[in-house]
Amino acid sequence: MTRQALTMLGKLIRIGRAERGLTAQELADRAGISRTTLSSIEKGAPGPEIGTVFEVVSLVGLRLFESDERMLQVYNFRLDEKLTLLPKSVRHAVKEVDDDF
Amino acid sequence: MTRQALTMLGKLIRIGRAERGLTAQELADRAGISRTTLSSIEKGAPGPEIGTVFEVVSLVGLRLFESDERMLQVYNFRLDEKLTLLPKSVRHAVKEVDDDF
DNA sequence: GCTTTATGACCAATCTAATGAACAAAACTA
DNA sequence: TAGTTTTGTTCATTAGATTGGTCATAAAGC
Repeated sequence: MTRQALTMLGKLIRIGRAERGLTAQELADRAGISRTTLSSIEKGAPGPEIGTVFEVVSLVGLRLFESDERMLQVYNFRLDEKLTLLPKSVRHAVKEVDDDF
Repeated sequence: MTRQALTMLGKLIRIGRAERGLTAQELADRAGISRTTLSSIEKGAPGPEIGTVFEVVSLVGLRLFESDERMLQVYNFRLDEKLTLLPKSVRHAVKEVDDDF
């Protein structure tokens, strides 16, 4: 499933790049990476750094979270609220949890 | 914006992990990575490999594309169709494109 | 309160990705 | 078709992440 998401993301990037009329070299330059790395990303390789992938995603206009920049800030804030309400560390009872599956 | 998406994803993972009652060590073990790396991921660092991040995302039950596994396959197929319709390479006219911004 | 456990941070050694160059093949244009 | 550009791929080197260990702090449970 991870693999599938990755290849899908790669295809989305490839399509987005084509729609914007960018060559691989051009997009790589704008993202500050090599064409080789961009090729890996579009291929859906698991290796590339998530930061560079997200940068490329942003450059081709993809929205991973289906929300725009402003929404990200707001949502981020709400996540912080949720985080403060949560216990700071996960603690196990004496008996092990058995939610393995 | 890339940075923001990364920190947000990290928080989502952290929350998801807490909701599932997993310690950092446990989640790291399941993902096959070290606790140090998981820490980086939850911190929203750009360095970690996208493959491992997606694996963690999947382990805590997050849905990046707001779709389940079956939807991924279908969507993937439709992306392939779109890809075949697209020109195989982006070609520039003699004159440079001037969509720089 | 005390004890135990989880987390955050840092480190050197190791492992792996990123790079840039080069080449071949494919694809677009004239 | 000929010629040019884009892309796919490989490879050695460079750069940077991952690891496993340890310590200190903090938080949860008793």
